[in-house]
Amino acid sequence: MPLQPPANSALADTHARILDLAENLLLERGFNAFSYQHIARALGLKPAAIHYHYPSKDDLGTALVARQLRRLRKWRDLPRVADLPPAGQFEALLAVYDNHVQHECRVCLFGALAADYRTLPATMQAELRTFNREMTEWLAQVLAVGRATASLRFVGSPAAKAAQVLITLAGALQVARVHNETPYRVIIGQLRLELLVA
Amino acid sequence: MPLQPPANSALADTHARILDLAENLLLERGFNAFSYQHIARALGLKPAAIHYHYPSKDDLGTALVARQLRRLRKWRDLPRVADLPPAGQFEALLAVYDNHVQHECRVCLFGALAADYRTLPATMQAELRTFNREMTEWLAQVLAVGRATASLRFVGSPAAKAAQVLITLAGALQVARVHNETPYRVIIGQLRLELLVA
DNA sequence: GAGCTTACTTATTAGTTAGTAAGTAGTATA
DNA sequence: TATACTACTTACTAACTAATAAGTAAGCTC
Repeated sequence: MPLQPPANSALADTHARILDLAENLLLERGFNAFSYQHIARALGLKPAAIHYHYPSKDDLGTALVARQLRRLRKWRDLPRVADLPPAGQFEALLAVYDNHVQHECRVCLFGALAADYRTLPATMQAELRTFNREMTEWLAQVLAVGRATASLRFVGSPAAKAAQVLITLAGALQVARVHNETPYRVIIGQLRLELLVA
Repeated sequence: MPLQPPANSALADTHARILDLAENLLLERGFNAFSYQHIARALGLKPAAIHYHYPSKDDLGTALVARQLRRLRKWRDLPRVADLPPAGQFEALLAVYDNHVQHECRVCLFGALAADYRTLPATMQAELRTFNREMTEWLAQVLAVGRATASLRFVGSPAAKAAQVLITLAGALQVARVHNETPYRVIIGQLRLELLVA
């Protein structure tokens, strides 16, 4: 039930443990390739216990994307990020993806869900659209300021460039999974080369 | 059994019908979200009949990627494509992705399989790596010639740019599925703007 | 200490999954 | 006309799927 888990007690802890594990499974295997049994087994619980916390897989999936959206908003508004110059904000973004690669070549949330999109519950689809939209809007703003202050360079509109850069990052993680870290590094290098003013 | 289906009789036809339908399901729902039952139902057969042609889902999946790889090689060597100038070859590539978007916002093979990669049979994984490698090598060659003849422009190595462009295209199809055709058009426009010499 | 709540477990259901074995109608071959 | 092969179907298994209902041990509240 609680899409917004309570802050008190051990309940919050179990909620978080389930969510953490489900996120791991989602990013490593895809939404249709993990079950309540996988989660239960890994946490030393029975599948019914997971249903107690998240009645249906729809609920769990939606909570997963909703948490990621909350994280994005929090991260983007962090003084450590928000107060950075545009090139620094871009580097901070790259650091997030870097973290994914180093964590067993995890893909990002968008990259994990896009292929299975049509099989997802409507609430997850909506949440994912919002996630992608907010992320793109944020980066477009960063790029616009970066170009205005001559610290970033690109042709075309900030919105178009933001959309292009973001899916390039998502795709780079997918390539890293299929091959290895090398093509990811190559693609990130290409992005830096094109975008950053020398 | 026959990864390379026979050319004679109605067997080839059924093989092709199964493969066509499985490809459709794969590109629209993902590998872990379709079953032999889906295929059988759509073809008016029983699941066991699909097993007769492709004993296991591994066989079917591998045949699927192998066919796509054969198609890529055939397409790339077509006079209509091979004899084009680099900018024309790039446009021919875009036309392939355009076709995907217009076909109910299908993603490409790589985009469909990357997220579920770790759950795929080893033979599929290997075939997919080859597919992606050959595609990247082809585009790198196109880009190299294009820059040498001043019809395409970019910084960095052709190999890096090829990897970047290809995953941008794969990602653009994923975004089209999640939102709609518009962001896809925007991203393709951005690619053209950056790459084509005005 | 009676009653309620929390966080589970046990047991079960109905449906789906990949996969197999055995049988069969139709066709080709000799 | 016997034989064999092709392309299936029927019938089945074992495992897994999400989900539910009922029960329970521990803790909290009054």
